[in-house]
Amino acid sequence: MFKEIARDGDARAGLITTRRGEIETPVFMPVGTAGTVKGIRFEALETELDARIILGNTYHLWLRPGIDVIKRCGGLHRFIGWPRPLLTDSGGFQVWSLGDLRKISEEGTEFRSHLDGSLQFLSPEVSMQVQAALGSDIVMAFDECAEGQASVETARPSMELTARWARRSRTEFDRMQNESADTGRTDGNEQLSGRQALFGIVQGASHVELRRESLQRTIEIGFDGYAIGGLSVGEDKSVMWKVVDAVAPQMPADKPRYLMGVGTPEDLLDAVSRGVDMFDCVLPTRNGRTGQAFTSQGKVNVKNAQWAVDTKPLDESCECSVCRRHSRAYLRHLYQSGEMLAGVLLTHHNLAFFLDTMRRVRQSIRSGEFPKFRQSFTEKLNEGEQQKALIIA
RNA sequence: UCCGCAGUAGCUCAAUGGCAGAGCAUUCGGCUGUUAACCGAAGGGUUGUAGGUUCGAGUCCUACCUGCGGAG
Repeated sequence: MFKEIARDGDARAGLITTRRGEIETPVFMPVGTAGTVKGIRFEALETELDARIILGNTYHLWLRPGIDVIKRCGGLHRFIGWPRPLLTDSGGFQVWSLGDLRKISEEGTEFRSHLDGSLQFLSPEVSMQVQAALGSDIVMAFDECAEGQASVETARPSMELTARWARRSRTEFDRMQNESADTGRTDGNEQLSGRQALFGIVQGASHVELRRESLQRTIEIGFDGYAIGGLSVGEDKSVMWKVVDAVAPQMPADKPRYLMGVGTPEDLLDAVSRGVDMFDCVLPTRNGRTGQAFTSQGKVNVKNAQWAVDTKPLDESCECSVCRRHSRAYLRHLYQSGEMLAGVLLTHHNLAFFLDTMRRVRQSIRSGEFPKFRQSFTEKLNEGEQQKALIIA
């Protein structure tokens, strides 16, 4: 499943083999919650941006359109028109973000649908069944995500529940695989004859000893890859790195390591330097839709009046089709006018920047120049931010 | 020319004679396994003008100005 190709310090470049092709790591996975990476067409994702894997979401797709529709339409890949690998999140995080709408028990989670208020029940078994029906290539175990600031007293039972749910996820997943219930493999293509992969998730909030125990218990069950969950949910950044520093080196070296929900471009490089291989984050797409661009010179708030007649591209060192064709002035105009193209173009650029950054990260690890790359990348980001501060002052 | 109605933030409009507000627009900020093309904050006023009544006037009275409608 994972082969290390090069290593530079703790940073590693590798290859994840899924039944739908190989993925070079470190990799950023655009988030496509409801069967769409919001604001961008699959053609662009595949051809220009060359995204190798995107996310889908169990919770959202289960509620709408529902697994019957997706099964009858040949699984998630065929339904949405994406032939490359898909990773589906288990719904654990959604249940957490629903807040007061949920009720957690040993058996699973009872909650009200955010769509129509109907009572729903999600458990490790249901999550595995749904993900089998979706036919994604990487399935996530059903976990419970605790508050970032949760005390040991709260975080321990939550972590232990996640461990028990991980075992149930494993059992049900194996049963689905043995029964060939997984939609993705029913394609005639022999390349698709492989099983889905299943990743376990490490929890334990900000408590290092809980995190280590969680990792140990997850490894004992045995997964194709290991994820660190429950970070970037409001805790201090120093807490996040404390946890990653404690967990990442202990994660099996022959399996992919996935830091869920992270992060900013700087976060990605910081995590890669700690040995993380996979990332996903809504920032490039969400912030694109809400008027913020990520560039090699730091963040650009497209809404700002200072760009009103600026004929420069968002990022002069970006090769993406948006930067080659359009000015900041035009993008600001589109955003101010409420034109949908604003979000589309900004999303495109942001994803291009994230994916290109990861390409350069991989290259620098292979050539043994990752620390140098990281330093100059961060310096440029900071220079831009400092200039911005000067303009404001 | 006469009669009526209206004039309040950039725009559209609120406000028993008692602290002049909202929505939109503007400016700025936020967003980390998407309930999010979203959320939040700020700036912005000689209430058409000039008088009067009143403890107190956007509000009542008088004149004028501007706009709209009607009559002629």
